[in-house]
Amino acid sequence: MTERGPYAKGVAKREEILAAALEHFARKGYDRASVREIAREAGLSQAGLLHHFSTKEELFLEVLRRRDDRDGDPEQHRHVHSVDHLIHAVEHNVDEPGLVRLFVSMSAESVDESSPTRSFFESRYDWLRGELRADIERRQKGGEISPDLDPDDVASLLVAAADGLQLQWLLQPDKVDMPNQLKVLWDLIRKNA
Amino acid sequence: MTERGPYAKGVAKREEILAAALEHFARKGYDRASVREIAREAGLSQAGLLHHFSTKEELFLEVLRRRDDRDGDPEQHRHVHSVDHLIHAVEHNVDEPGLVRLFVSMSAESVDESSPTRSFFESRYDWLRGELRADIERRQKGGEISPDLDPDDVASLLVAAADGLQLQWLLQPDKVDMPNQLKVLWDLIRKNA
DNA sequence: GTCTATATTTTGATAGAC
DNA sequence: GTCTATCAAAATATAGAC
Repeated sequence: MTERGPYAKGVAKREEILAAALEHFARKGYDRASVREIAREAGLSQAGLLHHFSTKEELFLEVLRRRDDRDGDPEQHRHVHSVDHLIHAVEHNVDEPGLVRLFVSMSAESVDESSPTRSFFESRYDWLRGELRADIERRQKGGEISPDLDPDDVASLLVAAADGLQLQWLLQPDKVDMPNQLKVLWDLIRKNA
Repeated sequence: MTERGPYAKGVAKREEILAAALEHFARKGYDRASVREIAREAGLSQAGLLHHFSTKEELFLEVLRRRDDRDGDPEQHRHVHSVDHLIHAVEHNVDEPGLVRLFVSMSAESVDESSPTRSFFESRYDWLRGELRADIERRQKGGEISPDLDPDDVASLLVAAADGLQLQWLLQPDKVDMPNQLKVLWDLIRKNA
């Protein structure tokens, strides 16, 4: 139940570092964020931080994994997803602009082929689209959604809308209502003959 | 008709620099792209480049303006836009992954409040949503689209979908058909009772 | 585990010759 | 208009003491 004595301190510090890193990466993006600054905010030196995470990239990837875990199972991040979960996540995101910024910045940077996060996002989108497609197919069998719609198209569209709304919302929070507009899309999908 | 003699060379070099800069900013993002590299690819020294564009930011903003001009009027970029234009632009983007990457990277970086491009993208989204909303309203009066839909919501959704699809397409070109999926959304909007 | 000190690299920008 | 040379300021990462 309790962590073994000698490691308790190290684990706590790790968490402190990750919290500071999340905030910094979210606010500045990967490049502009500096390990020094993160260390300072976590209350230790740069070298001290690099004892826990030996490179900036390693730290960054750990932060990314944590962000993902927020929405679900911390173990495998393979919990069942659905449109309801997506909408719920977007509603939750309104209260976490830092996380949204992290996600938007990092997904954009991942399009570079040499990006350390490219494969992370590729598999994330595979997983997300797959889960949504399964949910759509389920609802098509139940008669909630027209069988004329391609489940893959719908899944991509839902993910795209969520992503795109995040971007507009970050730039102009007053002009975009993310959850509401995603629901408008969802209504269009369900009401379609 | 022809440029004045003494300036012809300078203008040509400027274009060469801008072309190299576009590619670099698109591939690496603003931070990772270095003026040195861009200069080298344009066939001159860093100092030589900075004679034409005295700061990195100035160079960058000029590249951004050019990208925008591709889709329309090079003068004011205030040509009338519409859903048809949006779909057409997306179809065109399939052949220009470099431009798409530039746009995705830069719009994401612009969410940082200190970003030199923040205001650029804010006004760009204002303009784009405004044009689309006007188009939607026009079509609602013509009976093509249900009057029950909020034109602002629809405009935001269309822009969001286009942006989000770009991201997925850059990561996995084989798994996403941008123009087709945008048309699916457009059909949903029009067919909705 | 954490520190100080430092090596190394890279960056944006400037000065001044040609 | 373009160059070489250089500055000053970051950054990541490492070495070694404690």
